[in-house]
Amino acid sequence: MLKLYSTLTRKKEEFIPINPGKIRMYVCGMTVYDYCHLGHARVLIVFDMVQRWFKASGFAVTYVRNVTDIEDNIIKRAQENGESIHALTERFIQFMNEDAAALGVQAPDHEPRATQYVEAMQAIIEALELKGLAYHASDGDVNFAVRKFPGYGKLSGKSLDELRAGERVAVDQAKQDPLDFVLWKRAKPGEPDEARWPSKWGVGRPGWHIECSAMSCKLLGEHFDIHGGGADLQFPHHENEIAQSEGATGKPFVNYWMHNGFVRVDNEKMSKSLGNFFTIREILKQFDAQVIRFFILRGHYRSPLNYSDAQLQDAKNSLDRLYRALRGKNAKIVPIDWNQPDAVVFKAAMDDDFNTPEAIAVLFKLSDEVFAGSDKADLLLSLANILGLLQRDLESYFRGASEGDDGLDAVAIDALIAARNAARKAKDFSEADRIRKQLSEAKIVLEDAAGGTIWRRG
RNA sequence: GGCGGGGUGGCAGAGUGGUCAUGCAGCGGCCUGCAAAGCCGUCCACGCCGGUUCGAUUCCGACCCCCGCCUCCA
Repeated sequence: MLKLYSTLTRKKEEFIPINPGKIRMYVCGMTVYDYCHLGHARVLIVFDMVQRWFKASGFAVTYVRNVTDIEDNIIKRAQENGESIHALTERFIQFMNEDAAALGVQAPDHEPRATQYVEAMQAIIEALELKGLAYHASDGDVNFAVRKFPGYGKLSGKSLDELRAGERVAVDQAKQDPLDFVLWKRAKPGEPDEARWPSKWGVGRPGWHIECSAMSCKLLGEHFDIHGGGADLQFPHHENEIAQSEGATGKPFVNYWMHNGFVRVDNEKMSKSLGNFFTIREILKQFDAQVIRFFILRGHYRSPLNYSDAQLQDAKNSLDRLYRALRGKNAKIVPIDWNQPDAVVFKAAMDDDFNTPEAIAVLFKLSDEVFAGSDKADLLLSLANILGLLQRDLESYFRGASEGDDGLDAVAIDALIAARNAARKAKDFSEADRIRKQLSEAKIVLEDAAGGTIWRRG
């Protein structure tokens, strides 16, 4: 029995799919005008892990992760760069996909872009208008009337009166209630043609929240199983999605809401606005993508995760052990016997709200046994594979992608190792140690294993 | 101010009413020409104060501290 924590009820619940054996899930993806940072990596990896586990558990999964390719910041950035919105978003979508692929994130079944669903958004807004939940304000925007939707606040646990919006935000006089949010934004002078669409409310563009209601509904239907995203999206974004979708259809929208915790830097949230972010690409210059994936999965998806160089190095040291266990084993990915005792523990951990730290502990137990000579290497690899770990071949993992950076390429290293082994054979240990020291200064670590000397970057 | 989530050994990080997380780092040893890797041992943690209990890190209450959301943000 798989249990997951629902943000809506604030407790772990047994997962019951709407259609037996099938799962439809939607995750709020990126707004594409900059490189992805480690916080984005976390959503990408966490929900990839979730969908992988559902698949491993025998479900047919339809996974949608959207791309927001029209939004205030995008328009602004394109204008600053003097390029088209399309050129900007295309570029960062490609970067995002490269980063995701490096991190072992499987491509979602659908990756809808907001600009391709403007008609569907308009249809929802019309339905809301018809039900009296939306109004065309005096300034030309179409807003959602938050007071008219009885369930508003049920996800975030906030009540409208508690929110006291006027306290922190300048009240927009055209809104009936300060918390009303925009569904359709009137076009403003100076905005490019790319950022406007005709509509019955005049030329304009969709608000951010309506994008996800439209894309999820179009691709997964009006009522689906799981909706995920970062914890910061809980309010107002997801609250507003519920209001829009349930308001328009009159049906329940999503059964389980899942939110992942933040990545922190110096105990503060990593975010674009604080400017304290590290991009995936930056980190990849120093660490293998598998290390990033391991770093994220070694903590529970809802817990905060503190980022630092030392943490990443610690994660690398730890992951190294798992990789080493596979050395010389020729392990293969095999179908898993879920009655096998280690697999039972692994499954119990994953079924308990995706407890990857416990699942990873099973991996370490298996690596102990593999070192001790058991034949569990295949199981180790196969279980790790479910988490998207141990994906690299040993050589590329240990030797790193940065060959040549320190002036030593594989050929030069092999030559030095050969020279050292010749010295060792001649019992000239001071020469052998000199060569090893030279390599170690270039951050190359040697291991004299039974089958010969192997090296790795330290 | 309102709402929500936390405080676990040197670090990271699970979990539990009473035997063990797990990993990294450190230290001692085995192994090794010496290392590395591996192995063995070691480092006996649960913010603070009360309460419930035969027994609490785990349950209850108070307190202190941290973080997030309430404004774009994964």
